Amino acid sequence: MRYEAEFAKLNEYQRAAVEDDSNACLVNANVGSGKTTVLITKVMYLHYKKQIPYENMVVLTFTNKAADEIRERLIKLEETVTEEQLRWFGTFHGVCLSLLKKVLPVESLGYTKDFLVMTPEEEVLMAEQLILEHQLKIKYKNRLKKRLEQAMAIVDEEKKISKYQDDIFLLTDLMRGEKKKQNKMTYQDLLDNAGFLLARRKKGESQAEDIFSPDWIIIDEVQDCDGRQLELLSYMKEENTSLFAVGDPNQVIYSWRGSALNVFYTLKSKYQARELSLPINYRSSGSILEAARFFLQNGSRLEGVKDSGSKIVVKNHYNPFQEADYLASKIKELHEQGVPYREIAIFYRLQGQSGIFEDVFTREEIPFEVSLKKSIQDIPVLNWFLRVLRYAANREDITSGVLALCDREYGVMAKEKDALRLCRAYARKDRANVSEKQGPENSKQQMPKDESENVSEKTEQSPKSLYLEEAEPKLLIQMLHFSEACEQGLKIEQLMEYFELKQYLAPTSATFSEDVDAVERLLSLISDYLIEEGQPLCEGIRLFLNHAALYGMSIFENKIDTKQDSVKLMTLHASKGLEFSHVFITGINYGLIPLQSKGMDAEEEERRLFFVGITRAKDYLELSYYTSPQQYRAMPGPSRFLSMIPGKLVTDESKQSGTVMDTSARLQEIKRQILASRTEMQYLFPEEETQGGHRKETEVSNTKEGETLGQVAQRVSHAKYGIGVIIGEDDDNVTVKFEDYGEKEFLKLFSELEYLE
DNA sequence: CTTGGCGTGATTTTT
DNA sequence: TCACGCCAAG
Repeated sequence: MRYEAEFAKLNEYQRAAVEDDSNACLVNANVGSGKTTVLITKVMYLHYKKQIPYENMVVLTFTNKAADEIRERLIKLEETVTEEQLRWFGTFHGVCLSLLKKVLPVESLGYTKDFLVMTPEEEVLMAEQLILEHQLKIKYKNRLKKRLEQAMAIVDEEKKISKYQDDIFLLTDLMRGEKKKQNKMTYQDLLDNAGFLLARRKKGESQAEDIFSPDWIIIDEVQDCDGRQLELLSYMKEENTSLFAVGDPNQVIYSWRGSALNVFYTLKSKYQARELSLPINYRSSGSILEAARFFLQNGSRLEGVKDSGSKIVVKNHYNPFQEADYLASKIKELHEQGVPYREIAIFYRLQGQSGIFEDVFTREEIPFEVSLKKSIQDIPVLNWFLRVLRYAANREDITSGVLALCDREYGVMAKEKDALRLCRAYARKDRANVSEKQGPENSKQQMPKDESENVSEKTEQSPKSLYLEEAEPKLLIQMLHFSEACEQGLKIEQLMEYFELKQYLAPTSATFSEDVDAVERLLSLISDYLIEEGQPLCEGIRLFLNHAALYGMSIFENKIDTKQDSVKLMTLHASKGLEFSHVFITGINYGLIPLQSKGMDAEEEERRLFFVGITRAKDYLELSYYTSPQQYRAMPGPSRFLSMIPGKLVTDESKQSGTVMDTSARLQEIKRQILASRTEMQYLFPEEETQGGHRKETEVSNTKEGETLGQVAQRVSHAKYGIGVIIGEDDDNVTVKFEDYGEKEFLKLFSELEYLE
């Protein structure tokens, strides 16, 4: 039997977790301890041994990647398992979406079953339109996203007082109404609304009981749960629902995004959960694990099974460019020794640090992939075309309608205000038609009173004139008539012609063929989706849009593919959950790793982040710091994190990598290369453009043999004050005595001091 | 409609 | 520190 075979592969700790039958169980799963395997075997245990149907299990993850992995592995183990049986397996958001679509009475909140999921960008755009329409006074519009997020979180009427004395809370109220009117939910709304309706059901205020009553709730990466998710959990879990949650408190690196601080403690006390742990790490070599132990927080156990392996290598590089150059040859060397590119990864603290590696690797012809957040939004045609589709599929979606019409490049109307009025008029007309059919009683009476309707009614001069279709843009008519056209049998293949897209894509523009190609690829993606789901066009597009909002569209978004044989470049954050045989962590300077942080909490998180980074390595780990970190707000020399690793685990190659003369000669060579390619110059030595390129030269010749950091008074250079010497230093400040200017105190965080060796 | 004096935040990012 | 937005003064 499948389950027995899987179970036999486990160690004693994993077995204990799988066969634990307590009502609530928390598994403290250390890095690389086979967390996902335990989770999947647990599901199989419940299914085969406890005869619990998959349909009665809710399995919650944070990322689609994790959810896919779980589903795929289950289906692979037993082919008869269907996606339908696994309907409650998914991300928190995905499961909430399914609940709202299939089980919960969204109508009671003022939504219909075909509601759509809004992307965060759409949310901001909707807010901007409301500001325009209602002439709201909102300060710091450039930070609107953040401000909205904060203001939306406040529900207490008394606390709704704007810090900047503007209309932000008027806006949040309008947003709430507008989202219902447009039949759209944000990511947050998915959780909130599902939670609200589950809570109401739990209190017995509503029916529809039997369809959703899970026997088990299983949570992956539980340490990343935020308050809302814990709340949702409490509404899902009934007396006889069991809870099994797996996570690692040492890998909390997203608390700045709101994950609840001590989820383990909270859950343990709330549900009297039994606590188990998985201490055995199968991934990393002995010395890597030994180093990692110094970054554990709460005395958790971490045991390895591999040999101690090679020592951790610490390197010092003069600057990022020199490092990129070194890494290129190091990677070539490894590759010649038979290490596949895909087993090599370079981690850094900030996104901006990847550029230099990209350039050098491109020139050295080393295949690589960078993990960057690229979305469909970065392709302007598709951004526009998706708005067209959104409005066509949902005429209430005025936000998308207006943006489709007023797009700078592909739109047909100039004034957002006019388009807004036009779309509103049609939405109102639609609603009037609906209530005529259903009788006025039935129309959305329960909706919270929103003033938007009244306001626009007043400003409306002659609404009747707006119904004259001939006077209106063709694109608008095409979008408005889309659902009728679908009913009359419009096919996806005809969409290009239906919308006369080639006309809007401006045949004269330079990007024309590229644009047409992108749209065609999107349409074929939708077409595949429609076939797979067996859905008709209009309904299918709605499903596709929701799917795309939650899953993204991988073919347009350059996500890292671990199967591709290429070197992976990513931030430490992005490295979570991955593993490589060779890992290089770069820029371990004070101010960068750990990043200059405010409080103790942030500092702890930086430590966990570094822990996550080093524990990605299976066999070989190399850590490096810069002498001249230049562009990043960082100090020269190694950070505290490096000295936390005991010397016996480390081969310190920082002093061995050539003599000072070698370095100097090397820099001359590098400099020649730089002068040969202007692009590099721009970000590596931006100041050289104005200063004639002599400064670097002086700096290099200033390097004296045998002089190490800290022993001799540190000389520094400042763009404004010239050359000086550090005369005082504490945790936050540096005092510098300049030759010409005198004494000046700087904040370490911000001073753009150039440290001379 | 420009100018300067303040205040504020700066990084990591899934859904 | 530096960039940027806000706002009041000109």
